[in-house]
Amino acid sequence: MKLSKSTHYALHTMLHLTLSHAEGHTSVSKLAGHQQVSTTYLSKILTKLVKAGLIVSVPGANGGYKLKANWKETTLLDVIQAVEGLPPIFDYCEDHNPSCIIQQSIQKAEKNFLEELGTMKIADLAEDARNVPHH
Amino acid sequence: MKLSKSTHYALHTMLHLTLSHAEGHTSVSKLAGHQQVSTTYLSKILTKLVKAGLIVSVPGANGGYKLKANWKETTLLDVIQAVEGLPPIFDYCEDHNPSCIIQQSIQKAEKNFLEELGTMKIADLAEDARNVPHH
DNA sequence: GCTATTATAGACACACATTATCTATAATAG
DNA sequence: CTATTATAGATAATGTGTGTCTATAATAGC
Ligand code: SF4
Ligand code: SF4
Repeated sequence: MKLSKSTHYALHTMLHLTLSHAEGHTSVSKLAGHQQVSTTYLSKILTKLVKAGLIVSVPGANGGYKLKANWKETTLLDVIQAVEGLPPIFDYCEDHNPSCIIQQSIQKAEKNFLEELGTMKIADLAEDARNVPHH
Repeated sequence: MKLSKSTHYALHTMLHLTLSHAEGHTSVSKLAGHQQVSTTYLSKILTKLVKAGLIVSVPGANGGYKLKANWKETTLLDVIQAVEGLPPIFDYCEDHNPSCIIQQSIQKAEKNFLEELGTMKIADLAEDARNVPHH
């Protein structure tokens, strides 16, 4: 039950894009330079964020990535689900009792977990990060 | 970010052991009979529950598994952590900033998630399951 | 138009954890 | 002593995540 390494790359990138939002587009090579990840691999991850509508991409010279219009609304949940997809934590009971109490209980806890992540906005986190020594 | 199939086997088994607790020990072959899993593989999973102190095993004829003494206190969290271990959902920042706001936020949400699972007792779930058609 | 730059997509390989089987051993009841 | 049952080790199969390489498409600047 762990978040993938790709999600870490995505979150780190979102933080950088938010902190440098005023400077326009940023190329994947610059974004990858801040992390130990190849440009092509990070690009695949960022394409997921594009398709989820969290960031915008522009190909060609001086192109790159930038945040979407109302970027201040993007939450941790948005980024995590864009990368990880939407499968529930516990889903091994398809052909079994759908009213199973175990299933219901775990999904209830998961729902609260996701809702809490949905209240945490990247913009707020970035604002906090601006005030502490960072790498 | 999914719970393993093994955890499902473990939870299902705990439900059965709780519902048939008055009948003494139950062999792994009977427990496996209720699910699509081999006896040797389920045995490995149940050994984790034994080492975590959630159930008790007795080898030899008429042996098997039964719940521990104060079995009414066992929660979903106990079972999940016994099988899955204790690694945090998000732990890719060992050699980075330990005060990272992303890390802190996700771990805070995870903490609440685990605490909620820690309030859900298997005994209560079994009591509910007793009153509905089950397989 | 031409060229350099940059994102995107597909094929492919690699590493790793999960799942599962088989076999051997230890312990217990009768 | 024998049948039964849990435990442990070795090993294989499977699937997913991670990563690389190459080719293609789109854009800016000249
Ligand atoms: S009882 Fe619940 S957890 Fe067990 S197999 Fe049925 S649906 Fe799944
Ligand atoms: S900023 Fe936070 S999430 Fe990103 S690498 Fe550092 S510790 Fe990890």
